[in-house]
Amino acid sequence: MPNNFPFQRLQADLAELIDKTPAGQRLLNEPELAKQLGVSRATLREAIRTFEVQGLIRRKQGSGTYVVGKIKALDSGLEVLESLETVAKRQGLKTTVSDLVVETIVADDETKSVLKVHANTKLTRVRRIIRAEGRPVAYLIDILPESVLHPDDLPANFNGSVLDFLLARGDSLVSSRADISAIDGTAEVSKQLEIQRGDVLLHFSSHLFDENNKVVDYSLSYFIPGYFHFHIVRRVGNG
Amino acid sequence: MPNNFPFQRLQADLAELIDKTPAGQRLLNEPELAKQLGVSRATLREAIRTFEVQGLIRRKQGSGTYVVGKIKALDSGLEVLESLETVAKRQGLKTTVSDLVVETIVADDETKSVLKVHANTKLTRVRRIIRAEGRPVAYLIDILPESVLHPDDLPANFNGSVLDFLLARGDSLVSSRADISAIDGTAEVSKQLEIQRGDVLLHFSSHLFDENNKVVDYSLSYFIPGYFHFHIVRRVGNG
DNA sequence: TAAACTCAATTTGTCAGACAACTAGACTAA
DNA sequence: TTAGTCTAGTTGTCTGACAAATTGAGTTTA
Repeated sequence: MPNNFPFQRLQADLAELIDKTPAGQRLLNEPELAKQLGVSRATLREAIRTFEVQGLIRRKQGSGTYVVGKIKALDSGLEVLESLETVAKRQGLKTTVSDLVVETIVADDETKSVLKVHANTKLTRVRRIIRAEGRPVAYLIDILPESVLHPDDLPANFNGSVLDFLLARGDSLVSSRADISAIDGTAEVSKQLEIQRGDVLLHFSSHLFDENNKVVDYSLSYFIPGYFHFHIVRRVGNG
Repeated sequence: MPNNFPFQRLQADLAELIDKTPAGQRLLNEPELAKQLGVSRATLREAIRTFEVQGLIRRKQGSGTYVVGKIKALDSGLEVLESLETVAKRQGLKTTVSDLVVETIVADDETKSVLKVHANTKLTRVRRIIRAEGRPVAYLIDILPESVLHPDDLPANFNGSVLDFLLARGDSLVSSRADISAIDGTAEVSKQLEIQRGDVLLHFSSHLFDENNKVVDYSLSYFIPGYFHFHIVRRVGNG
């Protein structure tokens, strides 16, 4: 497990603690909290600070650390790259994955230029449908070079999230660029989503980059409007 | 003075240092950097961690701290708040504004709750159509309290961008939250954009905040797909 | 020669303890 | 009642130390 370092587990623990603490309430004092979470106070403070700069908590010297209104946390926006499964979980949306297909294809003109691979390079394509209350709400396609993800790499209990798998495996992913558009459902997509051909869909086309700025995943997402809510916070200048 | 604590000044110093360090380059090691910045290593690490979770830097134990590629500045996507006019200019899209309407309305239920004003408060509504090669490509609506923007405030040569006007006037705007969706064109919007009712549109619903977190502008944007290209860069959050 | 191994220097990750600065409530005195 | 003082508790910062990981040079080996 890559979570050997206290910090990552600590962040998760703290996030949970903050999440289930009512707004306005004070957290335990730092020495005590550090003891309970099994880390030193210095490490705890590093983690606390990251939540403070996110605006989730407020600290007052001499007084304590307080949880602030956490509407923000419930629907964080598109700035942070995380899997749909993670988003759904946080939004309290009960989703299931169906029609998972993992297959090997060869690069065509489009994928060739996006992934910067030679023609006939073997690629792994992962497709699946996300359902809420049994109805399809999103159709997701990931395409990766076989060198990055081989079909056999995926465990038997694979939950459908390529991003989560790569992150859990310890791949050093850095950022993702998503182009946003609205489209009419094509025949194939409409069939998968069980909608009329031509119905409106929100569409993301994403490139996932590793630390060397290489594209490791080309991803296409189609959403039936109204189930997932996407937003972004835009800042004036660079802040 | 407000900067009693080292941390605030430290964050500013670090931000500047990271900003002017070429991508991929290693920062000074922590003990040395702490010495130069006049803080302890513990405090420095708290600050560094906040930049790490933002994805601006990457740390490797035993190796060093590296500045990660800052794609942001080069091809600013939706992260940066700027007017459509500014975006179009950079994308080399020649656009014109037509059907500019500035009018006074009174708050209805929707605008009342969004702008947090009392019923019957006077509001200024600015509507206009953006055209490329003569054809409508976007329909934009801004709604603001009259106290923020009175119709008489606008100059005769107003170019249609409320955001640009507020910024030029020196208003202390901080951020904007945009909800993204795909919709069928309603009767009114379709008529303005000269499309068939039911044609697919990309839709942004935005709240513009000032420094006191007050909503100063409620904005609705409708885009015919294919003319404007919107994208966002999503960073892998640490966790 | 080229590959594999060893090892030490460097750097980040974490820890323990200490003291300063500040807060808030209890207490006291006018 | 009111103003001031005091004190226990909490966050802010610092120092020094050691563990863990990386890196590159040097050495050995096939």
